Amino acid sequence: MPDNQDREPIVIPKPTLDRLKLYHRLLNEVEQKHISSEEIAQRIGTNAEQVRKDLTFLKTMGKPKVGYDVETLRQELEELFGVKKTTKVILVGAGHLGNALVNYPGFENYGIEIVAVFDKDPKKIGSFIGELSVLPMQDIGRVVKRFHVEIGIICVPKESAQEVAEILVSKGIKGIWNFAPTRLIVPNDVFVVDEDMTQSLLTLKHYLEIKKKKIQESHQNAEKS
Amino acid sequence: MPDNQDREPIVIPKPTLDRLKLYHRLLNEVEQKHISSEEIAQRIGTNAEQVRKDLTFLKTMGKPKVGYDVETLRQELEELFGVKKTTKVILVGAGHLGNALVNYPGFENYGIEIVAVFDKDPKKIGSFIGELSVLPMQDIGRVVKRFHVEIGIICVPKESAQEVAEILVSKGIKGIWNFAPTRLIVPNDVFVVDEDMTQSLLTLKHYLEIKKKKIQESHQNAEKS
DNA sequence: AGATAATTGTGAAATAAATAACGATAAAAA
DNA sequence: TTTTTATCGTTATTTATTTCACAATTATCT
Ligand SMILES: NC(=O)c1ccc[n+]([C@@H]2O[C@H](COP(=O)([O-])OP(=O)(O)OC[C@H]3O[C@@H](n4cnc5c(N)ncnc54)[C@H](O)[C@@H]3O)[C@@H](O)[C@H]2O)c1
Ligand SMILES: NC(=O)c1ccc[n+]([C@@H]2O[C@H](COP(=O)([O-])OP(=O)(O)OC[C@H]3O[C@@H](n4cnc5c(N)ncnc54)[C@H](O)[C@@H]3O)[C@@H](O)[C@H]2O)c1
Repeated sequence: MPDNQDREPIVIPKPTLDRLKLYHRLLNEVEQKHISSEEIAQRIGTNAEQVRKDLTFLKTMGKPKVGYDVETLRQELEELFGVKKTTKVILVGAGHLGNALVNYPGFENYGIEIVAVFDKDPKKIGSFIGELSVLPMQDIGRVVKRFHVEIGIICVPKESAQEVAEILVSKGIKGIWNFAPTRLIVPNDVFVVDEDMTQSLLTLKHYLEIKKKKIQESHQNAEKS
Repeated sequence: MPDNQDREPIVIPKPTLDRLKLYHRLLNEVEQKHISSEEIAQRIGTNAEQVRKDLTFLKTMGKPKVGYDVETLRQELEELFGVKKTTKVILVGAGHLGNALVNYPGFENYGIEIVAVFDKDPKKIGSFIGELSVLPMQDIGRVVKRFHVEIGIICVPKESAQEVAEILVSKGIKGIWNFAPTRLIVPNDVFVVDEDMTQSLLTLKHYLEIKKKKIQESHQNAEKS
């Protein structure tokens, strides 16, 4: 059995990956043929060195005096994120948020197709959200098999989220997009991305707190002098 | 003019702040009187050293052999994030997502009160979302003044987001919670928190890509041997 | 009361990430 | 052509964050 460990895993650092996503978004909006690290930096709010460093994780190279070819870079990022491959997804929880998500056309551009919506509430089952009729929970297994579903979106109250996660895992789902404000416990090979909006709310509140403190302080300083 | 620069800013590092938010969420769910760094770590998915290090940015101290007093710690975090102070908020964009947000009762626990909803679509103006009737854009100034609104939520399509941000800023808003997938350009003293769901979608897609690569690789390795 | 065990707080070491520095290169100007 | 200029890729340096290690402290056990 020969060299098995020299296969470098070329893992992209998390902060870099987050910025690469922003570059990707930017390149989709840009008209020009070339773009410099400086311009990318300006438009996403970082510095050119950072951009160049980040792009070393990619194959695409820039040209001195010209910059990066927008289309080439865009395509490499698309591949990195696999947005061209359509991934089938189911959503559990046909409530307010589930409704918004199912009706959102923007996910298509990212290769996400919601193929079914599930809920446990008998009153919701059979009703329509967009084109999709809400299905009962016991249909999950069938749909997952039939459509080779890879991802599940959890849009149920936090109290039910773990329970739903376990159902999804038991039916073979390997990626979960979790909107419930709770940490899901899942097997190692299942990947969870949390979208906890209340967490970013705390960022906003914290900022207001700091600001208030600063104002107080400057008042006190004014008094002292 | 005396020492003005020795006032240490005691800035909490961003990664720490992000974890503190998770600790806060956890402490709200916990029943027991005390909790150890080890238990916090387990339940949010990090290690005990990290937890203890993070908590050095707070005043609350633990007791050897006992852990941290849940209530004390919870309250200090509440204060750090100002969740006890109610902040008045307006929302612009009475669409699918706006609807979900206005109907979400969970924000109350974080001291956020949505006091008005605005839209530019004449067909939506006057209709109700929950208790709130949708108001025309020209009323923003009045409402902001009257209720001392500090934060604006942007729930309009990305094409309109910058325009709306500028209106909000011009009316005195100092914090923006932006759901549109675009970077807003605002004055320095205005704080923007982006909630770009399509970005976390990319995390999920990227994970699937990596996974697929790994599977391919292991197949190739199997062939070779 | 003294020994033992659990758990903290923190400084030191290791790792990761960001920034700076700069030689190399391609295009544009002279 | 040669020179100048903009911009890149990469290595070195600095800064930030995490992990490690361990003395100090408090509760529990004998
Ligand atoms: N609405 C928002 O703006 C918002 C904001 C932040 C976070 N969230 C989170 O998103 C999640 C959904 O929020 P929402 O406002 O859509 O809630 P909702 O109450 O409107 O909808 C929840 C839906 O889940 C279904 N459900 C409950 N338990 C279930 C189970 N065990 N199996 C299957 N279906 C089940 C309910 O029947 C209901 O249709 C919640 O966890 C919430 O905390 C929502
Ligand atoms: N719905 C989702 O699940 C979802 C998911 C990810 C991101 N988003 C983002 O959130 C934002 C809102 O999405 P949505 O699905 O609610 O869209 P939507 O089309 O349902 O609603 C948008 C609302 O904004 C109003 N509007 C448009 N331009 C305006 C302006 N200049 N001033 C005031 N109001 C204006 C429209 O009249 C409409 O009521 C978008 O930027 C979208 O990309 C939504």
